[in-house]
Amino acid sequence: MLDIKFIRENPAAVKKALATRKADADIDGLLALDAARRSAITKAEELKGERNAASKAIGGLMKEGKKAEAETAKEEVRMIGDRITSLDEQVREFDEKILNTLLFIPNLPLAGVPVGESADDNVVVRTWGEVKKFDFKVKPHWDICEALKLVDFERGTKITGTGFPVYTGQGARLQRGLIQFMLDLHTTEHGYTEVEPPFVCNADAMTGTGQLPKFAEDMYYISTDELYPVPTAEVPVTNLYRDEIIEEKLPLKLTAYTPCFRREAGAAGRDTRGLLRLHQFDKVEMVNFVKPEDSEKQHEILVREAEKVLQKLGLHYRVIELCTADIGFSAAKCYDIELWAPGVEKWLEVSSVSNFWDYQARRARIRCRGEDGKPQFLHTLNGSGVALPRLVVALIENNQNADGTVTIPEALRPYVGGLTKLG
RNA sequence: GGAGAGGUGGCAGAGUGGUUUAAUGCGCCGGUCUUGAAAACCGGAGAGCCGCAAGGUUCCGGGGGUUCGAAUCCCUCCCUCUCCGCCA
Repeated sequence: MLDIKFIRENPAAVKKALATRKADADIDGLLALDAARRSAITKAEELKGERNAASKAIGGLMKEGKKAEAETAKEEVRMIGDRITSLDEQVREFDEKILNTLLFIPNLPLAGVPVGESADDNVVVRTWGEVKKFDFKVKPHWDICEALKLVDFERGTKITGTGFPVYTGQGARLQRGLIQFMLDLHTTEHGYTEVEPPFVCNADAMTGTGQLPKFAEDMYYISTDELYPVPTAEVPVTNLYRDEIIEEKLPLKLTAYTPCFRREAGAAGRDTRGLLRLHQFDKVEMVNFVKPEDSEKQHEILVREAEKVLQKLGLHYRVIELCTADIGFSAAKCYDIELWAPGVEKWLEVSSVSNFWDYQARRARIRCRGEDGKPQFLHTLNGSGVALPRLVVALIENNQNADGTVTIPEALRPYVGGLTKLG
């Protein structure tokens, strides 16, 4: 959520920044509501002051036994009370309208984020490793998964539907090993504290990080209990500190594994084959709570922490900086990390590393203390570290051998019981 | 799921209609004293909103109601604890 005070003081800059990310918002209407709200508050508070004084006086009259005078005063104060009720109601309505507008306005891109019209204008920041050469015809991962019985796509549709793969045998072992490998890396080398959060969240949590209200159709929803299966660990982990002033030392770095549930509304029919786009997938996420002045520096560190996973696995990747048109709703700046998958011949996004500035913190009311000891909204960052299915795709496709087996990277072997090859 | 108890400041814990502008204790910060520390003593200290400011206003789990006035009375929802039942 943007700061209404900032919008009030910089309306032109806000409009301009929103335009670069193709967002339309009625800023003038919002500011009119804001002015009306403040005017109503001022009047209401003035009257409340009068009422408080008068009520105190009535108390005095009652004690002195001046009943008649007290009754007269009561009648007068009752009328003040009616006006207050009416003004409070107005304030409540203005508050609601303003909040409902603000909740639908995306974050502003940071200065320096490339201005663009579409994903085509994203910028490659750096590349690590190189495209692997094969002296045989490479297969797409779905063929390998089927041949080695790593995933049972057919039976998955029987018990749930498409997009809910069933990992079997070495495939299941690989999932489990990768999760543990990544959590261990972040906790032992990057200073993270591991968290295992609930896999369903309430609407307040979903609103705090920005999934609701705008993206409700992308979420699964359990109506009987009013809970949402998490689309990312970002939601439960960030909301751990909702409505708090964090007194502990920052940055506070948390990592969590969760399955992620996404309806992928609007993406129906795209990437239906294999493991490229799923309704349920596993992911290890990193969440940072940082002091406002540190967020840009920490953002750079966070990307490197995600990259480390891929480096250890020896996978060729590139880091992309998203342009203003492609950046996520709540983000002020975002890097994507993409792995090269030779079987499907595509760059696959396995991590999205975002700086949310104070946007989520304001929505979720997460604060820290400034130099002066005063509470202030902190900054939140998060990044996938990393998402499993596409990592598995790249790993399998890159490490496939002519004989149909798949070599397991050295670093991962301890996590899959010493297995050196799939198949 | 059933029965009961309870939700007050960082924590503990008073307060059942009007100097509560929320007592008191612990913890915390500053000071005096001390070679230094502890103890003792003195002082300070919550959050939001409106306002250039002075200042005002709201907040005792959430929401609603009664009243001139609500932490306090009423309704409702949520949560926690204890016991019972069921269960991985």
